[in-house]
Amino acid sequence: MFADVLLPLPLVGAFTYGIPAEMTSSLKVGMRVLVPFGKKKVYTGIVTDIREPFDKNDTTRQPDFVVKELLEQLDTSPILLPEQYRLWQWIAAYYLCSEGEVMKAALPSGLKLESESLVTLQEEEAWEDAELTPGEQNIVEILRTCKSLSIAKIQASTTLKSVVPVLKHLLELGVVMMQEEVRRKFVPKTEMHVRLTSPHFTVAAIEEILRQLNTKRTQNQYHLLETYLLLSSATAAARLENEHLLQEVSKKTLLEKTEVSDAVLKRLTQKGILEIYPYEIARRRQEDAACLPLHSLNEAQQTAYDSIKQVFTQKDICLLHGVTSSGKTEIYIHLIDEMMKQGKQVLYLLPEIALTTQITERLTKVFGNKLGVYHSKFPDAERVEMWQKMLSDSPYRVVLGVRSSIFLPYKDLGLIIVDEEHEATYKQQEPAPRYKAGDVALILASYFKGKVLLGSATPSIDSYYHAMQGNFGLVELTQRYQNIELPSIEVVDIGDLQHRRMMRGAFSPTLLDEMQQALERKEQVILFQNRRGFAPVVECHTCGWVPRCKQCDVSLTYHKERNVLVCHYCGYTEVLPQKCPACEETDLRHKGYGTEKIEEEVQTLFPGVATARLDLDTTKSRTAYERILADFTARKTSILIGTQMVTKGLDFDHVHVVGILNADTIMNYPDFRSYERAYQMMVQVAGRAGRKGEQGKVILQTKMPDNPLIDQIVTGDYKAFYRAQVQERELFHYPPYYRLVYIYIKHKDVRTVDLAAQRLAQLLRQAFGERVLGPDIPAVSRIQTLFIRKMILKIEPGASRPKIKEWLRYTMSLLMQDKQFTSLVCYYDVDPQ
DNA sequence: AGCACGCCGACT
DNA sequence: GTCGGCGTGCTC
Repeated sequence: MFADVLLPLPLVGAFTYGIPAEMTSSLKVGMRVLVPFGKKKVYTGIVTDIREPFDKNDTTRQPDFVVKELLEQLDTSPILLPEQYRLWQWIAAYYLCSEGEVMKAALPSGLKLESESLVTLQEEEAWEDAELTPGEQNIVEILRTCKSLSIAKIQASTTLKSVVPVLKHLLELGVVMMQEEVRRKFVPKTEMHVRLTSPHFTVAAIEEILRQLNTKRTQNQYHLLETYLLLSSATAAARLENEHLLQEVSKKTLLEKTEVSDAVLKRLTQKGILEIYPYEIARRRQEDAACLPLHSLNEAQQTAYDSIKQVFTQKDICLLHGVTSSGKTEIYIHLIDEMMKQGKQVLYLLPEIALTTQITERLTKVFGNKLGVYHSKFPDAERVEMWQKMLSDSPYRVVLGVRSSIFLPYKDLGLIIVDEEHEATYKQQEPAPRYKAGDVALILASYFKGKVLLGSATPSIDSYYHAMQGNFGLVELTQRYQNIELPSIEVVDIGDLQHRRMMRGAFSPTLLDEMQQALERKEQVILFQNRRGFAPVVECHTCGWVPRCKQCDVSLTYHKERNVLVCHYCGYTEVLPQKCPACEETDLRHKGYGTEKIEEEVQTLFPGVATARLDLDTTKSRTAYERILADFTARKTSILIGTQMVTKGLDFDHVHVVGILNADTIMNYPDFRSYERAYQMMVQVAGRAGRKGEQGKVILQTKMPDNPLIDQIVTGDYKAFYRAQVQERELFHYPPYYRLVYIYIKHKDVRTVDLAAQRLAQLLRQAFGERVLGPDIPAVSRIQTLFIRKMILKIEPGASRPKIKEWLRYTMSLLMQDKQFTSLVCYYDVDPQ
């Protein structure tokens, strides 16, 4: 028999290996195996099929390669369930990547063993007369201190440029030996536990032992055994002949309870009554705390809850549109509880940054040890344990997790909640698979005939569109929890103020005034500055005009090297005009203000006031993020300056003023989704202002006060915003009407990429005609030494996906036939964010 | 992805 | 004349 093995590599298809005799009966599909690959590598693969070699009667179908044998079977039961593998296949097909890449993303690295070359010194006698160069001597010295070292470690401890050729020579001389070794990264944490040498001791036998121990000399032993029996309920188990009644007893607790030295326990083990054994424990201990009862829902929440359940009788997917602070989480908790009563599992997805201790604690209180939390910042060993727990007989019933938790081995998923459904972080950008967790969730749920609930205060245009089309059910929750008023939003025209020279840096007098007042009242302030406006935008300093693409209606991006304006969608290019076409002034400037600069200005404007910055730079670690928030909550800091991070579902009690420093940088992001993102961000950040019994204040600074989007934000009119957006999307053929695939090509030579891009665009147009846009230079036009070009494929509704995939593959192969393009790298981004 | 093989320029 | 650069192709 032969096994098809999937490897965590960006290669299409599985590899076939022979199954050694000792594995034939035990090896199953879904188990991990160790396989030799290439000349020296050893990888962890997953068995996807066990089958007859090839058609014996058909000589044309014999393998044209030498089949190697599996090295080792790593599991005794499958770690990949059929539904999970089916999902991998779907992702690979839909997002145009290899199944191996999906495997790489799905499995925690502790489950993916990889070999490493270890260098060991040979016996000295074998090479004493070899003449060594100083560099070689150096390596020998290093190896004398440690028996064996990886190549990487040797490289790190020398000053040599490349250690590999030196090692190669040493190998030839017989000085060193090299071998491939597989590290077992994951070592389960254990604790010493105590048990009877045989669980089948009869009650009578136990009583007999106790009687013998009941002497003055052995009273400590008697006491210890008695305590053990009590803790483990061993006598009860023996009486009922039921091993499952046995409770685990740790050595530590037993000795603590008994208050005797471990010599006593040792004596009992020597007598062959008790034994000590290592017991695997989960690193993250779940509180066994009694689960608290659910909070009852208020009227609005109850209505929403009932509506969702009503929707689920007819539809599998429901969108919950609930304003900020409307208490969506409690509704989720009630739905989860309901599902659990039906014996089904629930996955609760949250975007990375929103998965805070606040929400974890709330859910732990209700679901106790039935809840598992899966976060990418957890140590890998914990993620491996989580995986194994999900495979066990008692898997977590509720998983609270980030994007990648869709890959866990669920057995019966009844409901997936995608909270903050509109969040861009649900989409994986780099590396492949570039999947969108929300969309994958819909597929995953369908395998279990489960339901999906999408929740957001600012739903994505795509989801709302599906709700409008009737594909999803829609439930709206318009009332804020505890009737907290929505903040009042004041729009400040900073273009006009700049004209009149009334701005102080990035601050309008209105904002400064509100900040001053808030600080005097000992309240806190949040300042929002989206630093993501990385791509330089050109703007007329006089009238605020920003160049936009006539075709795509996105702002054009300035490329310094060529002094041109480029549309990142269709590739439209124009020379930077000398004067503003709107007002004829010549003061065209590049715009860019980061959080760092804002903080600096705040410190000069408000000397002595404690500030904190919350952005990607200041929150490299999970603890840093939580510390900054904790300090702000404890009011150690008064002004919090941040990027979109401050918009994520956090409620502070003392924030009265929120300042949006420049709405335009958000709105002018060169992307068809810029207005959607701007609306979401600003509505979310505005929601941070205000508290019980008091209306918050938001100062929104912009140069486009008349832009309809501003009005939609001020009035919170989601429907108006939605109507305007879909109209535009339909007109310009963007999602949700058309689906997009970005095609990227990379090469180290600029001329070659440009030529290849031209050629590819031409070939694509032969197949797809007007659906192809580009080629175009992406915002990040170069990664390390590789130049990148981008093309867009717009796919109309109803087009056959497999057919398009086929065509793409064919077109690529056609291009690759040209010798000069052989080292061209191509990758796809399906449904880009 | 990694790794080996193989073909052309800067050194002994 | 050799060492070493990285371009090309393969991995069951």
